[in-house]
Amino acid sequence: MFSIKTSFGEIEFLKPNNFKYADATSNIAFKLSKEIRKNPIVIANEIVNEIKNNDAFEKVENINGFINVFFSKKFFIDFVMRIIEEDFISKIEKKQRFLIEFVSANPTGPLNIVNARAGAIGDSLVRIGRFLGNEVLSEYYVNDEGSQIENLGYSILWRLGIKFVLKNGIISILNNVEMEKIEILEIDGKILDMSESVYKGSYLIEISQLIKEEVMDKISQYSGKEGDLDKIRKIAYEIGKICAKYILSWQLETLRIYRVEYDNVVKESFIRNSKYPKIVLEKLKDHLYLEDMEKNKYKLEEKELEKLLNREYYVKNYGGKALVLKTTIYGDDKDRVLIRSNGEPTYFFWDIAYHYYKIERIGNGYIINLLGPDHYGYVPRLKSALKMLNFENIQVLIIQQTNLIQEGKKLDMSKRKGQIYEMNELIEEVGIDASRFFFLLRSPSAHLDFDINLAKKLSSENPVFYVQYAHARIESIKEHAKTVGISIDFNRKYLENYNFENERHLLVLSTYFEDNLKKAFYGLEPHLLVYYLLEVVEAFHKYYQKHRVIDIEDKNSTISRIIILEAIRKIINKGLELLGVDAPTKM
RNA sequence: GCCCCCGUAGCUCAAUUGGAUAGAGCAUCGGAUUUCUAAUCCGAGGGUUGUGGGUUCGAGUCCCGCCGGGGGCGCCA
Repeated sequence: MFSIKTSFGEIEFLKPNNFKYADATSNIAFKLSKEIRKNPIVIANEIVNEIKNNDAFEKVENINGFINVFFSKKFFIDFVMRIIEEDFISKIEKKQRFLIEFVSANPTGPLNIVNARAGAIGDSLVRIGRFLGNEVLSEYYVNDEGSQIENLGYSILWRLGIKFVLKNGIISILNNVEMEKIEILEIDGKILDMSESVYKGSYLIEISQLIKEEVMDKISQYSGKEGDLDKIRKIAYEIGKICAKYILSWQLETLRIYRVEYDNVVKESFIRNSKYPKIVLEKLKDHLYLEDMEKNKYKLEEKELEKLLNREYYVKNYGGKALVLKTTIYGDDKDRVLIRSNGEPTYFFWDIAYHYYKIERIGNGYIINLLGPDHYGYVPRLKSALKMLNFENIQVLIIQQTNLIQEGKKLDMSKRKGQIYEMNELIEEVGIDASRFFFLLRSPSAHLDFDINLAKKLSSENPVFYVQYAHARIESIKEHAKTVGISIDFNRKYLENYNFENERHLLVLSTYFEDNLKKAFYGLEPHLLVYYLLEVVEAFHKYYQKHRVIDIEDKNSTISRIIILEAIRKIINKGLELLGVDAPTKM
């Protein structure tokens, strides 16, 4: 983006649709014409007269109200040298803080394609945001509590062929139970079928073997002891916790290989035991009420709000009623339960506490959450709750649905059924560069059909190689220059005597790098950077085909061209780095 | 039923957030290397932007209605 001060204010020039008309263009005259009630063509003329002598321009014209400019040689030389000599982003005016949370998969199974997509998008946003000079924190949230953990525990028991039997208040444990039927509990002769809640993915075979000793150890403490259903659930929960810890470490390792590293990993268990739940209850107290199963509402009269978090206290004093937050006052379609009538707080409640922890760390910065489409309905209640906490700088990027296609048919990706295509498989079969690039090739808001057969082909047909090849080619030119005895001296004096005609288009495109990064980051659309890079390297490949760079007869021009291409190379290199993709020097 | 996202070339997707003649890749067909890497380049065909209206200098983009696809609407997470 190029902007210039005039008596009409700061005018921003944009990339034209077609470079035949201009290197950069402004439609400011149309916008001003409404405000100051003047013919746009007249306004454009006044602006043209004002800026036409600026030494950044070779030509400035008014075409039907569009102000079109062509850059001068001096402008290009300054631009190239700035990239070569300095960091090429102009200093950002105000550094802002961002906290970006992404992937945050449940610790109940390996990461899948959807997570890989979120990982690529989130991580690139983090990288671009930092490069623009902002302070960006990346975060992974782990739901290591809740009913899914209990289910995970049962799943492990099932895989290990273990069954609990509860008879006359005594817990006994059966080993080596046949696994065909899923029945983990037997209460006084009655069998509890848990087919719906057990995770059936084959990854649990491996984990169950890994943690077998720990599990057996845990169970033996309870065998033959007195107990009840709650006690058995507690055992399952503890086993689930052990399993979740393993799965989390697998997930983070997969992400690390994928070049995604987090500043923080925040666990729900940490939030539950922190000061934040209490603080949040206190701050939300004016918007709370009680509701029974018949939807009758009652006023909450409680002085010591933190007592509500004690389950027994809650049941004793408010049993049969849920604690509800009036999220409708800020646009939610219904009020939401924070504490169930059984005294158990909801996921939503813990999530508000977690967000308070986020707010505490970023102050007046911005929170960005990347979520899957199934969380869409969740957004209004979260925003509403945060507004009650006086925080509104939250943006939620919904990454649209990703379908898995195999042999033309949609696959069900549910973890419970165990039919998933793992992120690990993707990395192995397609490669990191190609898969990251692939996911960044479409807008986050676009649905994506991920065809497994196509993915395997991707490793050779991915446009990422088109970009990488351009980078390698420029390196190769520099290498060749050395072998023919041309030493590259990055000095602007060579450029002063060079005619930029053939490189013009390439340079004009390059000037939009920074503009593009800003759009990609602040608009949460990292795919724009991908399309930009493709445009730049296409221009390069065309240039390369048509013009020879090294000419031993004309060293000045040769060195000038190499300086220009080095600037282009730095842009490609930086662009790829921001996408988390390698920039090879040879291919 | 209510709310949200999507609908652009045969397929997968872009389109500077309201700008000039809607663009790429793949696929199809035809060409280009004694040269710094052919993972490249040049050319051809392919469109009433789902549809009907509206807003204005100007609409793929904004508003309203329809059609089609997907998702969300729990004291689940």
